[in-house]
Amino acid sequence: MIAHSSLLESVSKAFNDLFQFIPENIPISFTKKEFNGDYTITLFQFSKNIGQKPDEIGKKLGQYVVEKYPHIFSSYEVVKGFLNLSVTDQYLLSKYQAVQSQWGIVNHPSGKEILIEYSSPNTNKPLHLGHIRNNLLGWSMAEILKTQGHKVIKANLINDRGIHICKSMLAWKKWGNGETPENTGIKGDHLVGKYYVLFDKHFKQEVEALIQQGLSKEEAEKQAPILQEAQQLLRDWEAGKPEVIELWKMMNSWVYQGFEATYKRMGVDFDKIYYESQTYLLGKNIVLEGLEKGVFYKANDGSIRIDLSNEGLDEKVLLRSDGTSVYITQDIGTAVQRFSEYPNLSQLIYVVGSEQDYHFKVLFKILEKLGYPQAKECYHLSYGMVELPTGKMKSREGTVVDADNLMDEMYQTAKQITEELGKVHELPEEEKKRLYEIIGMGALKYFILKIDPKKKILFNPQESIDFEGHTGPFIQYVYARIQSLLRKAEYQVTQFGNVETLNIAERELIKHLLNIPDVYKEAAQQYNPAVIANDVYELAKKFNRFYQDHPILKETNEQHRLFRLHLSYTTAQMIKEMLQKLGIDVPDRM
RNA sequence: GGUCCCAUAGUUCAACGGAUAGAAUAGAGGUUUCCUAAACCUUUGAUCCAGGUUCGAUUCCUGGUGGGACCA
Repeated sequence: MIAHSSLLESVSKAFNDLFQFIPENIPISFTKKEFNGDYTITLFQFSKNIGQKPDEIGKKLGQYVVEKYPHIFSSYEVVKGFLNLSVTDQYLLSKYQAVQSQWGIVNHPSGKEILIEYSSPNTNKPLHLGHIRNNLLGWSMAEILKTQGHKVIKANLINDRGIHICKSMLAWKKWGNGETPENTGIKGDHLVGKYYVLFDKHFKQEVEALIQQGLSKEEAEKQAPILQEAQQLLRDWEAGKPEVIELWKMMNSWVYQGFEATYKRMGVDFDKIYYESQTYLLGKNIVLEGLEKGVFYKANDGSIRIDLSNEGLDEKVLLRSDGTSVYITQDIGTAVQRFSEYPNLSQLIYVVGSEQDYHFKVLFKILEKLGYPQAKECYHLSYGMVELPTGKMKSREGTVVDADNLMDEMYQTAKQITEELGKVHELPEEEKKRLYEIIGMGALKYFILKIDPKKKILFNPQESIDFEGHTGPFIQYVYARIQSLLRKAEYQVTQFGNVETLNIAERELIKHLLNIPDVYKEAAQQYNPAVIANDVYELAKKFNRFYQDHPILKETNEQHRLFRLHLSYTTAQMIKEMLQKLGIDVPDRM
């Protein structure tokens, strides 16, 4: 879809004048390269309304707009139900100049306020590749929504309490020998994760021993003493036992230090951090209120439930018979809390894996039944799992791709490739490090974000992430190359060459640039950063073709030289801006 | 038992119901006395199966097959 208003307006007017008919939306797209033209309108759907054959409609429309708007349209061609319109160089040039100030970003507020929750880690182990996907998607989506003028609140709900952290705590108490991040030099989240793994090792041994004694696997897993100890620790935590709370606070603080470093390196941030230890009791009252209102009911066993079988869902327990919460209880609670915390909030977005699809369907339905109008706007940004060739990643089995390690590897690969190419020898050491980081992270982030969120990602650690072709570094390279041009030309942005005509490569570039506002819009509407990732790649490719065939610095016509520099500059700016929406930085040289 | 998601070149990804299904990578071949060759150009190669809806289906519907997830 192309939103050049003057194009659509004139075509729409032509429809009205010729057929006394104004289409609700005109299906317009770029003309395929096999045909003559710039923009194509598909005519079939109008045939019925107008009562003429598509080709006749096309001919009349084409003739009309070319005659009436000669400054916009230079010619037309009708091919089997498609109207291909060619626009004038003058039109493209004037549009190109007109949008200089704001390429695609909506500057006026939309009035919409959105809270997007992502990351939401457990505090018992370090982040892995799956978390990277979550964080990048969440952060990127927030930036994309901002382009549409929405106010966005980035939120992180840290899962800081529960049996998982108690397991790490217990193992540390038993076998920790007072280890700390300081005295071991181990990053805090990794240290806590180490004890989580240790717990599991002992747990498995105990289970094995119990099975030898004749217990079933299920029974053995329930009765393993170490697990019962961990459960006792959780009860002590809930009772507020001071030494348990103290240990809990200490180990969580280690994890937070570790997370902070990882977040920083990934380039993600948050406006608001929630802790589950402060929210896990929320929701009970709301469920009880819902019971009074008759939205929920009490089952024979005393549990409180909702029956969603009319909605194609099942019965769902909201409060157990002993009055304790389940997962969804606190999700109801936190959602309601946010509605009152942000009275203007129109939408909640949850970035959570697709295994929770059902959970969120139920949650949103419950919120709706409780009468919260925001419920209809709630969205679960569901994404597929990151899998290894061997299958699912399992932290307890050590088959996870650790986030910190992976980022280190990306850095090393970037360093190696850059050194082999040997273009930046004379850069100071600090600059080189920064460059490797930009390239390595660019490759990683692009690799993840170019894929449709709902699809699962297969990550093969044996085949490293590419740096050539459809990759982040490819796009970064185009940016760096343009910066080199601009440096050599000592180019000032205020310089704009006056040209009358454009060649094909220039036209392609300008057409692409003019379409970027729609790309942002589409990415926002579809909740899909991959839309931007794929489009910025196309833009980079188009620049490369232009660059390959047409001299820029060496162009002898001064006005044309300046124009090409300006076009290069604009392309670089747009690459930078679009990559920024994906959290990818650009280097001035590489 | 029920629900949801996915299936496209050897591989990794694209394609508002639109024209001859695009890229990348891998394979074959070519481009550098010339603005950065992480580039550019040429070339081989794909819609899981069977029906249906219609001017037109990778896309929508029905039923299979295969993979994944969830609910009870």
